[in-house]
Amino acid sequence: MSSSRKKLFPLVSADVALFSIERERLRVLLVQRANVPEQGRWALPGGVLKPDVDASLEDTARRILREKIRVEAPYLAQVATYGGPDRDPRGWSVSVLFYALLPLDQVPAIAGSKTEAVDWRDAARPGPALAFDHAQHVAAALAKLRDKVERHALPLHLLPPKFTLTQLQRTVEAILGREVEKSAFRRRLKGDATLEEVPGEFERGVQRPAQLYRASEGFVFEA
Amino acid sequence: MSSSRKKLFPLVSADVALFSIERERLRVLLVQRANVPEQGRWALPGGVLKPDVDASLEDTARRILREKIRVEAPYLAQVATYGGPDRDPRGWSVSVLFYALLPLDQVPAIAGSKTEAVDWRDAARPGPALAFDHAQHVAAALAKLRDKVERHALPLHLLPPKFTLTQLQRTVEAILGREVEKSAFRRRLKGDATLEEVPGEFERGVQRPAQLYRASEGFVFEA
DNA sequence: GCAATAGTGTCTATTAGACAATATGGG
DNA sequence: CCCATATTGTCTAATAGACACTATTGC
Repeated sequence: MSSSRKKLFPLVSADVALFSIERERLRVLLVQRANVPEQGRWALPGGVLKPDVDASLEDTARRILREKIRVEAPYLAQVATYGGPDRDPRGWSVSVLFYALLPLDQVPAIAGSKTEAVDWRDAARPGPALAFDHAQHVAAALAKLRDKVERHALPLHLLPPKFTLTQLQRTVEAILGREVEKSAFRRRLKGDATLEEVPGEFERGVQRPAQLYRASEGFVFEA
Repeated sequence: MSSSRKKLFPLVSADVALFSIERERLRVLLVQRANVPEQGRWALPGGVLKPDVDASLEDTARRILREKIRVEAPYLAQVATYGGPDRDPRGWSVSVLFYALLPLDQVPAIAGSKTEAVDWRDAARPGPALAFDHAQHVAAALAKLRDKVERHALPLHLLPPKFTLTQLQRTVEAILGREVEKSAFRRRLKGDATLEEVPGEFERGVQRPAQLYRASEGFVFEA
């Protein structure tokens, strides 16, 4: 059966680039593969589509995150789909790539049973020698995320429920890989219905208190 | 085998929304399905991935166009991938959607052997009751194309090798579904390296002759 | 000359970038 | 008061939209 499968049907799987912010840097989660092929190498969390349990490709991606990272995905977006005979030594394979956004503290440090270990890497330089074509995948996912944020979508899924405008700005900067102008940035936010003040709540420090904000009812991460 | 396939492996196929300009309108090509399922209904040209002959998903799409429409695809872009148990009565299916751009006169009027007939439909209203989820596919492909053109990519693949700025403007308007300002449009083109004059060549009519332009060396349809 | 469309210019409203000024709590 | 950062304001340059004007050919 295995050899006939190889000839007739491609292997379909989903991979997920899970992004998070760590110390004002954009990070992507890699897992060390527990099994062949590419055993021991670092890769995006991914897994084979199960027609009997998955109701959609996004479902597959959510299940992968649940099984390998033990996390419930909040926001998923499709990036692209890659296919070819040489991507995976097991034969013709199709991989549907997603990215996900999540605050760091919601991701458990311990990997799921199917994974050796997990590691957060700099999203712009996830390191050399990733498994399969996953270096390309990370680059594509980052480009897609950047594109959306360049178009003024607010990446609130990466932030805690309440946050200051400066935190939001630092997050945007981490994604874009460049600084943005404070005054112009805030000017834009003024007319943005996806953001609302939390009345009377402030972040305090050794300076003027900063107003806390939250996502408005029905917020979606769209440009 | 068929029932075990149904349970274990999804059916993977590629669908293509082929866009063209007809009388200054953006059109999409539909084919009437010759076989079950959905026999006789109108759908995007599509077909099953063949691991033994296709070297990539884009290759699959090109082969589909060759077989069903008898046309060599010039430009293909991936739109998205759809998957689920109910899209196709044959079971869990995955469909990778592309769009293609081509001048009308390069598409033969007669369909390939695997197709009953072909028809050009208004891209924004391809008609009711398309097969499968292809109405959604057309909408998604159009949105992707519009997005790119909104971002000032020039859809030169839809035009003949030599064209006037007015023809280009009409094409952009057909895609966007709205008029654009002539003066602002031309102002933008001035600084666009993807476009160059054809020295001394003009389109003549009952008015001032119009300079002909062509795509620059190495043009790619990107924003 | 006239019709018809090509091609250019001008004015204004809006927006983005740079930078400065003010505000406020903790110590 | 002073520090550090929040928050707001101002000036300017660049851009887009609206609209008008000029150019050139066929008839």
